[in-house]
Amino acid sequence: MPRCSVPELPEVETVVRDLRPRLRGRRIEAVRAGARSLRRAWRSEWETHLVGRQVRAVERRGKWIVILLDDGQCLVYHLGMTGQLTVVADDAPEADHVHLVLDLDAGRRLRFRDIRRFGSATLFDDRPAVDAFFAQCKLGPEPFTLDPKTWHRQLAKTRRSLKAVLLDQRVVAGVGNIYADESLFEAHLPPTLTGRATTATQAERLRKAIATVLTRAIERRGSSIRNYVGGSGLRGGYQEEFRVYGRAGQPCRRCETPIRRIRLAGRSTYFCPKCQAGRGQGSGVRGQKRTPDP
DNA sequence: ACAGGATCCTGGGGGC
DNA sequence: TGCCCCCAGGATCCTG
Repeated sequence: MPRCSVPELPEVETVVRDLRPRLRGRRIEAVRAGARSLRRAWRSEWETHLVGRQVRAVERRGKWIVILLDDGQCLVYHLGMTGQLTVVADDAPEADHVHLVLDLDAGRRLRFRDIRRFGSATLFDDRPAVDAFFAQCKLGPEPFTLDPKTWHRQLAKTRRSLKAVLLDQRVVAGVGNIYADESLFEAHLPPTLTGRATTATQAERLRKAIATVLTRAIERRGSSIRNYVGGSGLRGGYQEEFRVYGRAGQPCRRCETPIRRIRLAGRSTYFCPKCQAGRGQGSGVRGQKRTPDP
């Protein structure tokens, strides 16, 4: 079993849904930033910009969390790999690895904790500045509104593996290592299949599979293995339903063939060599059937 | 241009 | 018991 789970779209969506009722209307009374650097540097002047502001809305874009304030400023978080963004009571016990605390009215605190500091918190002047930032990152469309034609075109022009494409936030925003593998299983496609070798039918199957898997995971409040907790501190339950992720050597839930683990696009990649053997041209796992697992 | 690899970071786990 | 090394993978930077 993998040791840590990472916030991908379903986990971030769960955090946002938890935070929304707890933050909306709350006023920021004080701000305290930790001394240790995050991925994007926190500027001390932002602390004075935040004091006195009221939270108007909490939104998600890909794996980013956007907190809109009453004067138009936007506080944008990324949870990186171990980030936790929770509302706690102001008498809650101190925690380690806390990098930013907003003291709120009504005896609450918004606490950003991140063990490995791959996450970030950034203040933007207004919504257009956030959109400009996302545009600069070339952040791709949300998976639920992924246009089929655009998606097919993106796949057709790349020699990269489907796994690598799914991890590329410029193509589709929000998918990470876990849900990339789960989506490929759902679509019955080999992770090694290249974009340009993917047929239109397969591409469409994958597009739908991504939405199916992410929706299912959101319903389960995401996956918790170790680090991840929702905005209320509750764990998710989707890890119980992983078809392939973290299941190397265990029988496929569909065909009982042992799940395989390979290294692809620099990441651990799990798949069923039988269910995801690929159909028609361009299978990236040719030869697998001739050399079945012992 | 494009694809893959190294890098940042910390804690947990296995091997010895 | 403790030390060392490996592993996890978000985005970003570098290299071939």
